[in-house]
Amino acid sequence: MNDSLIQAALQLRQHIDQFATLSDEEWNELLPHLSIIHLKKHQLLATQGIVANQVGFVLEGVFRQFYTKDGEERTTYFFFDQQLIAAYMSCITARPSPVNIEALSEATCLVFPYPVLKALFSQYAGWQEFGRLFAEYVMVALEERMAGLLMLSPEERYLALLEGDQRHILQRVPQHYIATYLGITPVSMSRIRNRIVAK
Amino acid sequence: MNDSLIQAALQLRQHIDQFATLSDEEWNELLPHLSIIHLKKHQLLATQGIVANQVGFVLEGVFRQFYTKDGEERTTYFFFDQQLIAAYMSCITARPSPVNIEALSEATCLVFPYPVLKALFSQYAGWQEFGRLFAEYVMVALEERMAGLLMLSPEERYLALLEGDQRHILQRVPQHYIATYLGITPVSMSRIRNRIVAK
DNA sequence: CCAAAACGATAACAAAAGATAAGAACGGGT
DNA sequence: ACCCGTTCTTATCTTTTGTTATCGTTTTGG
Repeated sequence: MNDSLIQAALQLRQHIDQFATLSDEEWNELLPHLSIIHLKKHQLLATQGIVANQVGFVLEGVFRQFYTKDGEERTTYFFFDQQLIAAYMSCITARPSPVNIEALSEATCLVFPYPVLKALFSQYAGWQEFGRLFAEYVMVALEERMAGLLMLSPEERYLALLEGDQRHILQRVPQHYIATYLGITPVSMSRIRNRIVAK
Repeated sequence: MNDSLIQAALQLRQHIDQFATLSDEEWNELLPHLSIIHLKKHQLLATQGIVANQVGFVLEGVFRQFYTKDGEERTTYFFFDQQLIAAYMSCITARPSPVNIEALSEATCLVFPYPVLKALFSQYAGWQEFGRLFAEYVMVALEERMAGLLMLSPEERYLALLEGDQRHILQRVPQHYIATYLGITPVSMSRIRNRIVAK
């Protein structure tokens, strides 16, 4: 196990500790299953139609998760450094993933198989607790995302993005991806930007 | 503890068993905290702005969960018999609930305090597992709801409702509530219905 | 270093949804 | 049986978004 892997594993453990504190013994169960992968721009970490079985942790780079339908893409989420990333729904349900996860830049990830995590859930109290708290965290994020789509107009969603915690997305991601994230076309988003500066 | 409460508790246990199997000991920890409440039509089980601390299980009746903004309402979910129901996000985060939960008919619920459940999570492996699996279940439902809002046009969402697992909603809920569930106005939904029968 | 592709702004037109108001159908309660 | 409130439809008008196409500008890859 080389230096960069040890270093990366430490970052992952710190991230996981934000959800639940694991004993050294519990943590060490995951350690041997970790590996590092590099992705080129536009390479996929998870592919629509394929059952996902890999969980990643972004060490460097930007990712987007998106659906496709009739050749059109809709982005559901962006991921940045120090975030867990997976087609989690596919892992959980063991059904083919409805989403793709794509690197938007050169990227480096720590990865491990979901089946390993699932086994840890049932064997260790600390991991089980992490599993609950992580699912609850994702749940809250999804609820907020859904509420935004249901309650706000496209213009309000853009403004919310401008002023919210996620402001950094605008600096790091091309606008046409953001348009699909807001559920509108790039043309419409350009108009919205225009309306806003006019005010 | 009277007969109807015992009967209701049995139903709840069967429902919970669909997520994780609890030992009798684990189950008995919850039992003394259960009670039955009746709600009249339009009465609220959870109120916007108030921290929720109650989890319910619908014995009879129909509920909706909805946001309000500028006096307008948007329904996020409908609940029917034999479903767990709570402003779960508020329970988890201990922040004021962004949503209301309203009875759409005379209703009967089994209820218990969320803090009791939370304590069970950390004390019993079976409950902790239930906590994870339930959160994952909600997560999957939310992801599908979000994907619908992001990927489908209002007309497609209505058609998906017509043809999907949730078809029964249409029979049991007034249409103007369904319109807000689809993220459109009742007028617009009426037009969509009109377009569809014309085909 | 250059050609090709990607990106973003803008214009013109079509399609859809929101706002508002008016009216029909239905049900519950007195 | 009758009134009143709720629900749903329909019509009109306005606003917004989608669609398609064009045109600079920037970025990318060979």
